[in-house]
Amino acid sequence: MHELSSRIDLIKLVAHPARIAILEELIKGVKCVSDLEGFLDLSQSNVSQHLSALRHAGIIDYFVDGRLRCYFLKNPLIPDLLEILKKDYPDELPGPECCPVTKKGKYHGDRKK
Amino acid sequence: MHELSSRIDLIKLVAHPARIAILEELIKGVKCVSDLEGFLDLSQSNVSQHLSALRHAGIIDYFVDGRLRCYFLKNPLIPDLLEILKKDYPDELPGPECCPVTKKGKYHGDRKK
DNA sequence: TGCATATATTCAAATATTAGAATATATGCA
DNA sequence: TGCATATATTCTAATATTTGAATATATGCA
Repeated sequence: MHELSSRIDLIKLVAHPARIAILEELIKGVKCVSDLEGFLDLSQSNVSQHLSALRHAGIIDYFVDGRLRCYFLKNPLIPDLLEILKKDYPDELPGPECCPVTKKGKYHGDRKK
Repeated sequence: MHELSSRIDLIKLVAHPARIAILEELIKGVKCVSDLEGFLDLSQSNVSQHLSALRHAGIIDYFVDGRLRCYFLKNPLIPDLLEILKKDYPDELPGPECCPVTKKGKYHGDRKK
């Protein structure tokens, strides 16, 4: 599954604190690079590298305004991903009926071999 | 933000084709290791390593049934993540008003410095 | 034109991830 | 008890990621 593996790559690329922070800013609206440098606590070069990686993956894009590069969010999957990072979840899913607590029980899956 | 960074780590760990494939199976129900070996096309040792990583991250757990280890999904964030991997999205988000096409325009963000 | 600002790229070192091979452990059954 | 099955762990080599430092490029303005 072609599409799936490219989404996995996308998520892998994004799963980095600095990149998430960048995207959290961009989801609020357009930001230029030096603004992002301020929000994050990263070197100019490093911010630029992260932006470059995100851009090559088609996650963000920019327009030019004079000397500024104004970045904005492009990939529609990102807001959903950021949502998941913030959303409230219960501690754990309900276990299978057999016996999640004792960890002893009968396997009832579809055995293949 | 303590919680956020641990979720980023979680997503990073999961962003791997074999691990996604494992989780796609487990979301359907309990599976033992040799079943997973069959579904995926991976060596026993490698499947076990992925399971171990997922388990240490609290994403899955298992119960024992004789010689079988029966794994199941534990972390409630995972179904949402798998959903995002399959969901249909438009090509791109609507660009900022100024001029996504020409990539020329006025920056209207909140300049910080 | 030349300089300052804004941003990108290249390079290299440090570190992390991944996979296979070999080996270890645990369980049920003869 | 001993063997076969099911699974885990350890070690290692290959590869990928991340970062800082240095340098390059592009634009507006004096």
